[in-house]
Amino acid sequence: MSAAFRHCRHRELEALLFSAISSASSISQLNQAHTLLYRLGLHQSSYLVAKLLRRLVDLRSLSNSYALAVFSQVPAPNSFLWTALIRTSAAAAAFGPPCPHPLVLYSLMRRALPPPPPLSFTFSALLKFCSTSRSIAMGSQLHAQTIFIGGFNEDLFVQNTLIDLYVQCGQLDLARKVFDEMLVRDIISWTSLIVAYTRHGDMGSAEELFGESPVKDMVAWTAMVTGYSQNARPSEALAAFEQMRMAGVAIDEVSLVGAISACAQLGVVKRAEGVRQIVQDYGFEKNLVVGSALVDMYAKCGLIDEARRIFNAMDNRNVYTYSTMIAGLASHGKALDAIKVFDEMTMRTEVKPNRVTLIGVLTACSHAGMVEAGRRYFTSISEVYGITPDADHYACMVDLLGRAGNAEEALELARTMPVEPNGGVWGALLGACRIHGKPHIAKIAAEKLFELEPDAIGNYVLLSNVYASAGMWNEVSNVRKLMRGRGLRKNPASSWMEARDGVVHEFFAGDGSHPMSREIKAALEELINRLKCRGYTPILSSIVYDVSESEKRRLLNGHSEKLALAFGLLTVDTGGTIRIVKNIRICEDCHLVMCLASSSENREIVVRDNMRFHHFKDGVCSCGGFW
DNA sequence: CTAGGGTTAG
Repeated sequence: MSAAFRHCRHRELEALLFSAISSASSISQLNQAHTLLYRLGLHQSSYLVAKLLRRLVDLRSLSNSYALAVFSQVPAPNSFLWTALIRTSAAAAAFGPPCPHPLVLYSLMRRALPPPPPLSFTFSALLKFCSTSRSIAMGSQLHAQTIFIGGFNEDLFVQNTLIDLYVQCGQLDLARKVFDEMLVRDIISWTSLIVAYTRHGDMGSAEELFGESPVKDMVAWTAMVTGYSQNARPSEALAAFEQMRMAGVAIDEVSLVGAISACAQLGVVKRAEGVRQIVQDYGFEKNLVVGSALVDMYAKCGLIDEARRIFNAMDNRNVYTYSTMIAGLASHGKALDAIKVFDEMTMRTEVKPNRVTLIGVLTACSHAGMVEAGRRYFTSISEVYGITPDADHYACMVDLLGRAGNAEEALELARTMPVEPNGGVWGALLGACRIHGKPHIAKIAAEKLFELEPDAIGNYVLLSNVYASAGMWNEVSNVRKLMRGRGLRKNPASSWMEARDGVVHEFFAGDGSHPMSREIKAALEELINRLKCRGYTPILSSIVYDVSESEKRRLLNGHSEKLALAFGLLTVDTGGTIRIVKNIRICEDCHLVMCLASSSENREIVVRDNMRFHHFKDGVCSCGGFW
């Protein structure tokens, strides 16, 4: 009787401690639970100690010595506990060489325990270790072993982990082979492979698999939304998100993040507001990742003040949140605000800046022409924050110096920097030459770029623009020949904006296919005439073809952002801001027209080009000439 | 136990 009672009490205690361990949210709480375990004499229970170890992994507080100490107090660890120990060791591999090695533990386990066949999740843990440590050799050996273990070819855990192993090691064809040979597949098998394809940029294969997959759950749908978004196909991401909702699939924070990021890429406000509404309906705006994504979305939609409000309202902010806010402010030319946020982060919070944060700070300085501040922050990267500046940081410095008119020093930096310059460095230099017209330096930068990025069309265009601005038409035609010889064609420049009903209208240069094309052209012509009365002279050097002046004028007035502007003047409510997004950099003439139009038409105009934002108001642009 | 997340550059 009393034994039965004690047994019952024991089971209750065990359950109690189990939940105490599960709910421990910090390593110190876990320690308390462990002390309790010890006092109650339950520290010898494989069941509880295994749970303790698993929780250790969940909390990412991976101390192998602690794990071993806990483990060694159990006199007769069962296979579950052994597996938990192996998992702890395998998880530690994400942060450094695990000690003891999971495979060593595995062989110890095989020696310590009587020889029933290994558990599938023990084997999965080993495979997972190979996957996180990208050990393809070890992994394929284990794979070979699984073939000889009865039942493993039908075991979903083992097979799915094998797919993951090959995916992580970049062996997509091997992952596919495992998938194709599986006797039973579940949604995880399908989704693993779909995600692998999206991460390799192969949306075609992802779509195909997704179509064939018999079950599509929230995670699978999310994988597609995120896949489109990350492969720069934001419209399709939003379409998939819409379909997902139509299919009645539940939505969570993760699915929304893909849609939010798609809105950020499109940069259109009404679409963004729609997704924001969904976020609020579900009550997800306090989520750290959702909040950070929203900050980015509003910044990229031109509503930097709204981005700031969301940022301010967040309870938790991490390095992503801060980096996003800083980069957003930088792209709007609000360098002082960006620096304030950075200072607040470094001086008042525990959040440590990373390389991306500092790129944001440097671009803030660059877009505001703050050369000396930029130099100080550059020095602080290594001296204060302990980060070794990489090529991207140097690219920011080259940009900062070059943009501010010091192309010679920028070239010197590119030549003497201690890390190998990448395309960004030479591209920044070439960009500086575009602004300040230094054909001889442009030539140096472009030659490097043609080696590093032979297919990047923009570099050829930039170089020919520099030559054209300097009237060096021979060189212009040489560059064009080079482009043709390499089979490169300019991808069309376009601008887009949302109409009142939220429909996105896209305009191409000289394009007359828009249904309102005639009205747009007429409105534009009238606008240009009004501006001419106010002293506007077209900047013909913005046209990089060697054609007659009248042809240059015609081409200038066909620029897609001017068409979008005229469309905006026709359709956006009086007093409403005209918001235009552009896929390449705005040209000097269009920039001037926007400036003048903002005052003559009494309109705020916001243009996002591929570099940054321009807020035109009362005849001036927020970029202050730095673009 | 195994699948989906946010930041950067010319």
